Amino acid sequence: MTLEDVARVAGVSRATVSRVVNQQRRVAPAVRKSVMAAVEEIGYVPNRAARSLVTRKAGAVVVVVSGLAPEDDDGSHVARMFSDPFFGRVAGGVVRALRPLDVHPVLMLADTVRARSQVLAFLEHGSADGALLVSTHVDDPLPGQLVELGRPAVVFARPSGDLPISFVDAGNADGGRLAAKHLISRGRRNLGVVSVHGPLNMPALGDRVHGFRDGAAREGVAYVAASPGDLSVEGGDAAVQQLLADSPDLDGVFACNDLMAVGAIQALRRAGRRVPQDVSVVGFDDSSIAALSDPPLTTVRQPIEEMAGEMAHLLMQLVDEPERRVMSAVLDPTLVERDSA
Amino acid sequence: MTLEDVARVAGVSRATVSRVVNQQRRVAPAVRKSVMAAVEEIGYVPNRAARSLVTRKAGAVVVVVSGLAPEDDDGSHVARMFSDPFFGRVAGGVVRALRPLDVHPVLMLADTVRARSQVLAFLEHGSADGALLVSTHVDDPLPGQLVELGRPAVVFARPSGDLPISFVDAGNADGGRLAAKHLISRGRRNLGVVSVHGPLNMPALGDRVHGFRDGAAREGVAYVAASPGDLSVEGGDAAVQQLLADSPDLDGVFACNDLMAVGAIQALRRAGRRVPQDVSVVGFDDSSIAALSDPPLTTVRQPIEEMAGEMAHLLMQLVDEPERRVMSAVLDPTLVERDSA
DNA sequence: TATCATTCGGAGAGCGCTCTCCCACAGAGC
DNA sequence: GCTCTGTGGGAGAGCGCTCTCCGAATGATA
Repeated sequence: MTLEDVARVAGVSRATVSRVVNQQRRVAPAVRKSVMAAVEEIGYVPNRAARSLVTRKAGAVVVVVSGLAPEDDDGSHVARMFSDPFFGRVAGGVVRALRPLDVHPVLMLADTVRARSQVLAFLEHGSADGALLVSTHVDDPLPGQLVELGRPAVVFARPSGDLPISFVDAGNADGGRLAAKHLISRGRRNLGVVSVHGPLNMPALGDRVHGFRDGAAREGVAYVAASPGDLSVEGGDAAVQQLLADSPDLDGVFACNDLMAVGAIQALRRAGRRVPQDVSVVGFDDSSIAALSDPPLTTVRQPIEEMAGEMAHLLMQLVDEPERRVMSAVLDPTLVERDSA
Repeated sequence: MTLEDVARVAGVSRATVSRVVNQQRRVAPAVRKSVMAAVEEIGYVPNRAARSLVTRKAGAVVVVVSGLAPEDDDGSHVARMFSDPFFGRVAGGVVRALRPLDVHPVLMLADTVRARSQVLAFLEHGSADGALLVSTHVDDPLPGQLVELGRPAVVFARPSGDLPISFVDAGNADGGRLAAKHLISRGRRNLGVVSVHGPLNMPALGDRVHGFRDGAAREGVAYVAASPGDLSVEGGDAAVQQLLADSPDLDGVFACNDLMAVGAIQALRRAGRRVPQDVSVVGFDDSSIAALSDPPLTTVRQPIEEMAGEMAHLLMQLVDEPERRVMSAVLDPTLVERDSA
């Protein structure tokens, strides 16, 4: 079923049918009507390939999950990346936002040099109009390569280093402030934060800590002890042991992610502290573990689906108006109150 | 950069370049070499749209996540579907399997009548060569529509009702047998199973129960008490209360999914039973909660990534040889031993 | 009525590729 | 030397669509 068929049935030319289908010029109402009837009658659907061949628009964007796989990877790296619900939430948000625009998300994985250049090639020769990038690794070279390529792209979370690339992020500092306010409103004054080891090259994590400190300061709590963890349950456990050793009167803990918050609760329990009666704990991410942990975690939630949707919107703007340089959006996190604080 | 350009640089015709690129006929070594050099030199990448316009192959498949959204859905349904790590694992497996074949997965969501017909249209006019379907709902009409359409399709898990459609599944009954064997090898004899309410129209769940019973019987345990749950933590909790009321000497529980296993442990604890000292509990799915629960769950794991990869392989065979009718593959589940049994 | 502007449909080129023909040429067999 | 076969390259049509250009018809204006 081609344009030609519709044209024949409607008794008009191919051009006219095309105009009706794409509604890009005035067509006499009577003609338009008979074309639409013909379209309906024979069940015509435009051929994407043919269309994109001439318009040079693919009507597709690539959703890239990027992260460096270890040399000896057996696939478990990929598995881990994808089994994080975070990924699915992003995908869901993107799919929902793109659907009404009739743009299709193509899933790609950029875990090796080869894979990365495949993504780049895919974009370069127009198989996709732009890229939505979710990086799991801080030193990911892909954002830089995307900038160099010069095709529309939006990344999830502000990239480290300065790179003229569009992004969508959550207000991490605001999230930290939210946590501080909440803890203090619960009467907690001896606060500790489980931060992250080494150079805080993941900007989000640093922002959370800074926001937390800032929030505490605004409420009159000048000092917040900090101990770094490695983002795992064990890391959170160890960090809190340290915190407890330094300040035994600790009564409020903010962990930079939920896994460490769970570890924090473990350590607290072992030290004879009850959560939340003796110590309140706030996590970050509202990951799947948050609702399931004991007690369920009070945590800061990033509006991931909304962020993903916003990424899609920004990208499509970039696609439509390439003269536009870079854009960004920062969405507000919210506090999900459960039982740990 | 088109074929034409390569042809000019290499001093041959377009047809020859095409032959080299697609390696579909003998080309004199010298000519082939100069063409390859030209391709390299100008960085030629074939245009997918143009190619698929003539070959009528899209080089893409659609990965459909299907499930009925409630009438008044605000998006939370989609969010829930996608945030299940299961979905990500499938996506990861598909991406990995498809990549070497240079076929791209396009993500689609079929949660409404409209969305479903979009998927169907996408397939029908060749924007995708086939469909990989993950249904979250038993009465999903999409598999049937896919069969009717007659385009290549593979679904995850054997569909309920009989439908001539290809599928990949895990040996659910084998998984149940594995659980029974394990429990009995731990000395458990008074077994209970937390099954599912109502008509077992999700074949997988029924198979698990049957497999469990069969495994128990083969080991000499003739009777297994059963109590249905609703696949949630609460459901598991309630079901075990019932089980305990009926047979207080219960010492082994098999739950059809991990959520219910967690609920089972809750109920057992409340009744003063220790897990795994007094009662052993085995779950199913190895979901993210399994490793995190207390105690960590011994559970039956479906090889989701492998199953997804197998789906991709079957689909590509179907695409290549459309005369083939339907195919299936059933992969073996494994028991992941943790602490609950 | 003649001229001009405006509206709207049609003709046709061409997007980049594949693939079917066709033809040139080399070597074999007589 | 001639035909016959096989090998390998070129010409060109055409996939389904968009879009520019053109021209016909209509209505407004002088």
